[in-house]
Amino acid sequence: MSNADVARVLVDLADLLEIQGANPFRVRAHRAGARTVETLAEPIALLVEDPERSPDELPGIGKDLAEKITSIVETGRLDQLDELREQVPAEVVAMLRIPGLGPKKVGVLFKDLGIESLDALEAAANEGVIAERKGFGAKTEQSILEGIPIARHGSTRTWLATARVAVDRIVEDLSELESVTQVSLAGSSRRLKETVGDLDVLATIAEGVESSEVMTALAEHELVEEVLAQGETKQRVRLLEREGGGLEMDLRVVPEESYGAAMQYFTGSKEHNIVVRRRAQERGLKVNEYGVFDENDKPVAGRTEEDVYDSVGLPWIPPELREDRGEFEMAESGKLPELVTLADIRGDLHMHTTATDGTASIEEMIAAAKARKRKYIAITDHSKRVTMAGGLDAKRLRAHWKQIDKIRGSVSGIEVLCGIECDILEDATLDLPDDVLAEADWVIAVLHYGLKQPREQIDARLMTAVQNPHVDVIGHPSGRLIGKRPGAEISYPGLFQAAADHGVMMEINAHPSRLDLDDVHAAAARDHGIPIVISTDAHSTGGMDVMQWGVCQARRAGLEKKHVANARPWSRFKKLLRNG
DNA sequence: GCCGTTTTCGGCCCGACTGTTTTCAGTCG
Repeated sequence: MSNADVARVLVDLADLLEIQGANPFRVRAHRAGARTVETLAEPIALLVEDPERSPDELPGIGKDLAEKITSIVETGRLDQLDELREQVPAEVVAMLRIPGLGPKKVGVLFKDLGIESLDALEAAANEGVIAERKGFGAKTEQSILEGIPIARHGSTRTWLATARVAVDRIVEDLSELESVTQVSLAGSSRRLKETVGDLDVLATIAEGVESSEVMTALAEHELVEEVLAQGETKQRVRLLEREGGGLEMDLRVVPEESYGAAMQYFTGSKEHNIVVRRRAQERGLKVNEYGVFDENDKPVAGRTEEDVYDSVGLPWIPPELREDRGEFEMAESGKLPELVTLADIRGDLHMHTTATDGTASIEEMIAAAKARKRKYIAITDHSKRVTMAGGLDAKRLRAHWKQIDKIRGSVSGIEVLCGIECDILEDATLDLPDDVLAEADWVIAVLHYGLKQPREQIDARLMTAVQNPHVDVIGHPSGRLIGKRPGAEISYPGLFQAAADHGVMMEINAHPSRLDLDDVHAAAARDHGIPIVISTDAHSTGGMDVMQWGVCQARRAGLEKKHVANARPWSRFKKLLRNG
């Protein structure tokens, strides 16, 4: 059971308890516990297996949840969940995904109307049975019919990179309106989360302007499909259908004097804001999206985010860190990091050419890297195991390196490394012999196949790579594809300790579909003293532009320039090379 | 269900919008 699996069980349990009308705080406790497990840097299974430790040492997890987690890890299931599932069919839980339906209404549909499936729900709505029910009506019935497909297909989260292309354009266009004085991105896309569920944009308007003016402009924007809701201060729209499904966006129009409070409030995360508001309470203050208020409801802050944080005794906290994962402790002790930026990046150490599955030649990739101001790169085509991509065997690889060597002799202003992305095979051997790897300037070891192997075998494979004297870095360590497949199960603490001992680095693969290491594990690797390499894995010249998303992930991990190996100048970076 | 140098009981963040209502519950973020 991976951490995500365990968290899933707790979330499922919370959903079922909620439909059954359980104490909301009890439901919340289960969700909080799930989140703690999901964002834990080590496998929860390791913690459970350790006789010296127990899950109740984790924040928000007490005796009860610790027992549940232990049962889930040891048996793969939970009696209480199985019992509840007997009582509440899975499709009833799926009804929660219908916009406008929450646990209360679903509870009524299920318990009072006896609706147990989405088909039955659709039939009841078509017959007008639901609208007759107290608390429901014609509009609710209609929105149920419209929402059933969403419940059937599940909710989709959109890659940050995809979402930002759309929302950045909307923000730019709205900011050009004369009626508007400020427009900013808030929400999870401001926090640079790897995926976003929806978008939040804030605007302030000039004096004498009605909020409906900017809302009308948004409604008419070419990327907007329809307006879902609109009030005096808030408008919700759906953007045009694209790959990955429609994306919804909230626009909130706020007064100038509340701008900072609103930015703070709508940037989130929810967990972060709960702590901020609790700190306010402790100081006899109240924080909402309009400002910070004292006991007499007199405003004491709100124009800027800095003011809001200052009122609760904190310095401004970068949005990327606002997850209630230690940022408050760092802020209080004056240890907030100065986060790495895209401008800090000097090298790109993972890319492909036409030698395997890339679309550009060595020369083209070098030129593209120079155009992006890279001072050093590594050409790292696939090893032979990746047959689909035309992976290289020893002979072809040596010929490829010879060619790279020749080309790099004729270019200036950039260092080019002869590299390889070498597969770690299912049997825990490497795809190329040591004598070949010894000739490389740069070796990335990766898992591509057999990602579903048991954790012990995955660990053994990674350990082989880490202990090999020629391996420089572990590339996309988990092998996950966001929204498509979970990564391999890894004993991260053991992996990081071994990597630190052997001088092996860890990659944050910058491709929007990977971002692997994720934020939590990148931070854990940093804590082990491991230099992090942010790489694009470019398969084309344009593929080098994904570097920014890798930097986003690094920022969420709290990484500073000094933690990122390829933010070093070449003279210092080359000292990290194993074969150097 | 969790948590506590103010507490082991009694709290647990806050407000907008919608729909179905004549003052509010549910949902959402």
